[in-house]
Amino acid sequence: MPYAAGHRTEVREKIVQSARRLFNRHGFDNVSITQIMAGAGLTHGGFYSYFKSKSDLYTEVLGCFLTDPQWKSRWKGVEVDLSSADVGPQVIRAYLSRQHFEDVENSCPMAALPSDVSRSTDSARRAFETVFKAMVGVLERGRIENGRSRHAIAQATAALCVGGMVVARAMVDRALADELRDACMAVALKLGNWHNESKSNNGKSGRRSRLRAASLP
Amino acid sequence: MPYAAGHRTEVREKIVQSARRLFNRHGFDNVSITQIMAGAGLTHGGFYSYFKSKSDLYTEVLGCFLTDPQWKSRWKGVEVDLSSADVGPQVIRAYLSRQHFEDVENSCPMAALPSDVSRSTDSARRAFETVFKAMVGVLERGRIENGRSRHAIAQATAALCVGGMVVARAMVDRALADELRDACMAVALKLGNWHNESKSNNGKSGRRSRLRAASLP
DNA sequence: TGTACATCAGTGAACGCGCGTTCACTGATGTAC
DNA sequence: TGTACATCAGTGAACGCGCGTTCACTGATGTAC
Repeated sequence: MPYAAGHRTEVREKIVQSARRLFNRHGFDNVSITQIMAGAGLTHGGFYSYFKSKSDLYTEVLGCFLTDPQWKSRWKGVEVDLSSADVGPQVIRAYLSRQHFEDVENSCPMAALPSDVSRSTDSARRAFETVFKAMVGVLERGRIENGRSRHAIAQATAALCVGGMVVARAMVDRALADELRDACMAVALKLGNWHNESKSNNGKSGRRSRLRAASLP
Repeated sequence: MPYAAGHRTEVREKIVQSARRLFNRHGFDNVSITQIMAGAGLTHGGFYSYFKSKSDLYTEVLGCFLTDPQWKSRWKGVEVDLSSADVGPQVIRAYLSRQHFEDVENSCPMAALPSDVSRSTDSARRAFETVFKAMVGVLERGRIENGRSRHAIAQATAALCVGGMVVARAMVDRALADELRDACMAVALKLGNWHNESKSNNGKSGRRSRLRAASLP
């Protein structure tokens, strides 16, 4: 057996990570297999001994956002403790943070690739759906007070986070994008009915708190 | 002067409309100039006498969602009266309606092409931004009660509508997509603090009202 | 009304290019002796 | 420790294809007489 036992797995993972970064940045169609393999330090020829097709790799990349054990420090300076009681607000702040906004390479695929996925294969869309369900699940934790609307509110909160980031990333005006992230963050935090909002202050905290004292229906 | 005066303008408009439908359905990169021209009943060669480049056409397509005088019946069975006092709830219901969900061809570009635009040229992103601002403007109308947070709430509501539709379209599970639209609609309507919610009942109205009686923070 | 004509809207062959995918091969590797 | 070897990870030429763009041309059009 030439080559060590874990060699194949390691190289495969390198390819997936290279693809993840490139897809997030340029979308599915604008990334070539040559680029993906170059990002992993290889040439294009070997690709098909690791994956059945480019589209297969795409599905795997969408899923790996969840399996990666990077939640604690996914975006530099923004930490999320999944076991904490206030995961909800932590996730909202992390998701709509300036760090996530800027770090497109390591972005959540829902924020970076939504319209690509909606035109893609069923398996890619299934992977997207799984990521969304996971996010809703996290936003529901430790919150029972709202009864049957709890789930609906968690879903809407997730959609608000994703939508806010997607729209912000599509804008030219950076200040407007910041304003939008702040507005979404404030509303999302209010929606969840969480109380200790002042705990962690990542990103630009000044503007964000504009809504705190204002009346929300 | 061979060919009637308005000929050129008419043909140009046909190309733009063909492109709009095709871009909405397949994205920017998956649509060829040959396809666009075929959709307008022409062959590819004539394209460059109408537009400087494919990318130029893209920018124009993004903008035409606003200039089209189709607001009243943009999606079949869903009407929006821009001069009405309750434009806000009307727009929310129309945007998150099943009709808009299904009619990808005539979709709002923000719902159909957000990740494509975020990787595109500045002028395309500027056009996207204009559409977003217009939507926020409509959602702000006739609402002064919330003071300085009024604008922020309108922005978040728009992001919620866009995000809900984008995420719903990326899912495989149709029932889950419906559930998400309903959840977003209910929350968006509550956010705006509008009262006469029962006015128009487009789409599946049964589920939507689940949140009505529930407590929202 | 009929014909000759200038205009220019629309055509389609051609360009260079990069794509996804295949495959015969090369050469780096760990093992056996 | 040193060498011969079988394995198979990785290479790169080649394939057919469709792309965006250009351009010399064709032929439909409204006008002038």
